[in-house]
Amino acid sequence: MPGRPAPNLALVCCTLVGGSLAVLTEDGGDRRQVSLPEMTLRADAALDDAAANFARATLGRAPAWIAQIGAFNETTLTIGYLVLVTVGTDAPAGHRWASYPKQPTGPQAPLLRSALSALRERLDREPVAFRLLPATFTLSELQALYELLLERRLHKASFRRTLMAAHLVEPTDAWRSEGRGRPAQLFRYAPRRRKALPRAVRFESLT
Amino acid sequence: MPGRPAPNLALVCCTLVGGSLAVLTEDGGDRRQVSLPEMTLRADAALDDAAANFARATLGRAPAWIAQIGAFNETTLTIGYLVLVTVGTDAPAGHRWASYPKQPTGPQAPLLRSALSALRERLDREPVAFRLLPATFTLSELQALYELLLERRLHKASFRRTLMAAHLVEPTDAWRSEGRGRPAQLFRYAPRRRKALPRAVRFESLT
DNA sequence: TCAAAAGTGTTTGTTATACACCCATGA
DNA sequence: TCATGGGTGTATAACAAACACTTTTGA
Repeated sequence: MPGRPAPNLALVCCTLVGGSLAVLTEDGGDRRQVSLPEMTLRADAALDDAAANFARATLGRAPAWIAQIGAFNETTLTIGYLVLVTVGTDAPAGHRWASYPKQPTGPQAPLLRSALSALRERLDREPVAFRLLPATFTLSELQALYELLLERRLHKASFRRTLMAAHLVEPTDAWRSEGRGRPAQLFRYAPRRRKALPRAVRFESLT
Repeated sequence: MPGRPAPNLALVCCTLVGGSLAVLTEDGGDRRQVSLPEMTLRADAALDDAAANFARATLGRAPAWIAQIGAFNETTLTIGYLVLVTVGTDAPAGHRWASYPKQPTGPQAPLLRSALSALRERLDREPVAFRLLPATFTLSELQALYELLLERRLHKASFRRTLMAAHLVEPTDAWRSEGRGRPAQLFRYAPRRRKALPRAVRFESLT
């Protein structure tokens, strides 16, 4: 007699392609719909280890970041993980980078919605932006990424001042010339411990 | 031959007892360790529905709030839910309110840690404080709850001004006299839709 | 030498904090 | 009438936004 269906593990692997958010999709099937990499969870497996191993096996290299986003109802119980991949990484064989769907459809739609909101909510708590970017990057690239994830324009001078005050990045001695215009200095992610000063209470986002 | 062990569903039910955070614990066993209500998840069950039903059955009434906090490794795969219970609700038969452990021990320790951090992280995104309080409350009670959850003192005048500017509460015509001192006006949670004004980018919490 | 993008100093407006004070009640 | 906790107005400080500007490159 058939046993209980085993829980699944699904990966929402995100990166940037051409200035837009992309998600790793398995080849084959309906090209208009995202098909996330999934695996069956072994009964005795440690969740986070299994997810990290599956992500490494799928991508062919260790991901830049991985975090659980929750449990979902699919045809079987599915634990979803958000995986961040450094920009410029090629899609592994049998996969491709699909543009992240604005309004996902299909059984994996809740997973895709949760992953994107988790990405946005963690933006000011975890260094997700710095995991998506390569080791060195320009401040304009960083700002463009924040604007993409926050879905709103940011003011250049304010963005830089706030960033510098947070002591999160340090300049390298390299510059990059990007076509016309003045070359941009490259920075690296180098957070400095500092006393976590108390934030004001925010009621704004409350409904 | 034995089948795969079924996934579990665990509830972290929180309320306030005597000005401190408390968690619902099953009677029996080690009184120095929290024992969360757990149930076996049916193969075809919808997660959120199953959790809501289990919470209602356990508490004897519908909870004020419920939200998934993630999947965990226990002896079996366990999906954890954070459940908020209005202050003053008695513990159901076979259970008691235990003071929320500062440093949880035992197999459910990761669940307890995640539930508390979820509660704190959602404080400025979801109306968790208003779910813990009864329908009407004084602003001092609300501020004390925020201070408890944020673990720091807040300035009275600032707290009220920010709260009023957010149009989250409205005064009732009832007042409560609490021993000596001027009676406090009672308020109710009555959020008014307003244009979500863009928050500044925050790098502070980033490591 | 012009367009384009990087980078910076100054001003302005908003908002949280701090302080001081008044109000209403029980003892 | 005094101590206690509720409630509020005003000043100060911190900071994000906006504006204006300089710098440096490719075409």
